[in-house]
Amino acid sequence: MSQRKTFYVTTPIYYVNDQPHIGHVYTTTLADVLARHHRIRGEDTFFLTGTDEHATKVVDAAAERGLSTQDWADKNAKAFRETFARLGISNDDFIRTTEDRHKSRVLGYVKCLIDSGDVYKGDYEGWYDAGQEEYVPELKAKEQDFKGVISGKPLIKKSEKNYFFKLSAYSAELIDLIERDVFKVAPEARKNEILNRLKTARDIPLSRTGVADWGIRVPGDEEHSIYVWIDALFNYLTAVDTKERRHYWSADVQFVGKDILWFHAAIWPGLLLALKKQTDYGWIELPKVLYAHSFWIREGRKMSKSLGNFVDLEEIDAYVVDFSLDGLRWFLVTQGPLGTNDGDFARERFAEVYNADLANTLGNCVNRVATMTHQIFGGVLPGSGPDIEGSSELRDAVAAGVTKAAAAVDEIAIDAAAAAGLEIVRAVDGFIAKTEPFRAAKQGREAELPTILYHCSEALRVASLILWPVLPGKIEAFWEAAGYNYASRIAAGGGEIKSWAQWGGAREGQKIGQIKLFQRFKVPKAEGGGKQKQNQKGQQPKKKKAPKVKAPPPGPKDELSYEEFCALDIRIARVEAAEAVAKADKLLQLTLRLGDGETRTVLSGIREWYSPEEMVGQQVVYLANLAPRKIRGIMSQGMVLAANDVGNAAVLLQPIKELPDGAKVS
RNA sequence: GGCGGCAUAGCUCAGUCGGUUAGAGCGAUGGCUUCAUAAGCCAUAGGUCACUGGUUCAAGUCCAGUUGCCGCUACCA
Repeated sequence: MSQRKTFYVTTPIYYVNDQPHIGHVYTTTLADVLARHHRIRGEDTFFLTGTDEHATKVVDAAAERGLSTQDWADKNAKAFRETFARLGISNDDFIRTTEDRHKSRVLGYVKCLIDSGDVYKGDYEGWYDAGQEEYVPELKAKEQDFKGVISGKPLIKKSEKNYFFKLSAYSAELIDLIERDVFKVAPEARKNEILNRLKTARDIPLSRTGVADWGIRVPGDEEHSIYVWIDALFNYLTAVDTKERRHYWSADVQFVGKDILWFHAAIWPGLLLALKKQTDYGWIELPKVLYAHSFWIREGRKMSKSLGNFVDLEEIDAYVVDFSLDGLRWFLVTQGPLGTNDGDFARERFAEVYNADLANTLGNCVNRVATMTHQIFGGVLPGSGPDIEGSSELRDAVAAGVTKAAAAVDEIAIDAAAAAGLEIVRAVDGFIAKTEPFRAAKQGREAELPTILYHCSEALRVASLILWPVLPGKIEAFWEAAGYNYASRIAAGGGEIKSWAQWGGAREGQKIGQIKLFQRFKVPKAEGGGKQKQNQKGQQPKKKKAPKVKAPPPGPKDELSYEEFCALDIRIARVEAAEAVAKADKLLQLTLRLGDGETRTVLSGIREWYSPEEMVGQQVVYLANLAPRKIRGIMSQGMVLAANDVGNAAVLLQPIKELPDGAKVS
């Protein structure tokens, strides 16, 4: 048996605490469509998805519900698995990071990296400022003359006990590989982004301490757990690191959302480069393409947890009821945020696209051709007669569509591939309008009918092959009605689109079944004032970014003694002056009056939400005895207190009535 | 603040190495047609190609600046 070309595609593994929503479905659908494109080509295709389960929060979430961590993870992993199954996703495997096959291999990789020296323990030599109890980055330390900002005492070189991965040792090589597209990061804008960031790449922590009995321990050092991100990234490798599957490596295409670009475009390939150097892992190459799509917004607004406006499973199901599963897939693929811009999941738009592309164009065309075949030839396909006007042009259009679609698939432009398929259908509609088979008899052109109807059916057959990856359910129904056995041949690994898409595959004498693939969706007439257009240009709602995940912030203590509380000097203060800080987007410099003519200068990161003008004269709640700190060259004496609104906007706190400046809060 | 990207018809977007009247799909309007799912076909839409300046025989397409938006990054203790 000759070696079939392989194709390995992955989605991220999904955080098991999440409820599946449109974002998960989107990424997974993209991978599914691409996998099917390659299956119909006859390639040995492997499509992987799964769940990421070792986060500490999984332990918490389970505890909150009185479940064991494993039970909670099982339950949610099952939700993902079942959702994808129900949505017709054709993944070949579903990996969970809590599975032994994953854990055992990750141990092996990490051990190997430790042995090689690419993972080292804790000699993170940082400049520690004892006064501030924090590490100061090298550059900053130099700026400060290696002295504490406040104390003026010399910084101490101190080391943290942790495992680190030597990403910095691989950044130059990564930059080179990405620049030359050996490891291709797409779209282009993401590539630039990552190249820029790699320039300043530092070593990254690979482990954490103090985690409950959950996760994977660092081999040989039970006090440390492998950082969950590292653990998770390895899934792409563990799933195929077996004798039977190793030939799938490396991944041909990895789909991710733009939010996790850094992990997949820098850390992940960095780990692989390090592993590859080791004798046992010489076969490891980098993935070929990392594709970072953008996000769905909804009716012009960003989807977020705090807004609670995710398109969730319930709604996805409702869309499937109204528009069919393939209708959903079509919308996701053709209207989705494959590029750098976010896409809008808007119901009105959904219905428009569904009706225009699927009901009016594809469904209607298939139906009209079948009906004419029935009326004229009793439902049996005639053989083609001599060429007539327009027939060779139609064949050209079909061939062009096939070529275009194939090229699009190679570039992962699955939206363009779908469009190429639909273009063929449009060409059929145009051909029918031109040749008017329904009038031919009256005009004495009966002789043209076999050619006309054969061309229509044949063109639709070829279009169906291109459209199958996006619309597998409906296209298979079409195949069944027309007696094509492509579905079973693809399922058996015998896809052959190249030969199938050649002109002439439809056979004289085959039955053309009548079928209505996509019912037109009637927009419920709910009038009463014009409908408001969301998402007008230039009126995009201002979006606030989700907070970045940084070094884990020290959470609140479980308990605080009264004495500790009393140690806080909280006061009411009046903003006497406010101005934006130069070279900082978020900072406002406030001059606070505490009464008795005493004033303090405080910097606060609230500029996004408060202008200097509106701040002046306001009373605020002020923590006065916080250790002063130099920010942007200005000494900030304490902090102004604010609470987080939905979407993480800061909202300043104020006394419910005017108070004397400097009033004590207790 | 630094780096990068984008700004083209009502909407979503194409526009390759700069070169005749700037394109597609959707929507809208008008006409044709009836095989078909109130579907189809054709025509039309007068878009300062963000703004200003520059290079060139010639710029949406290159350069500089301006404005707006987006992303990464710094700053928010």
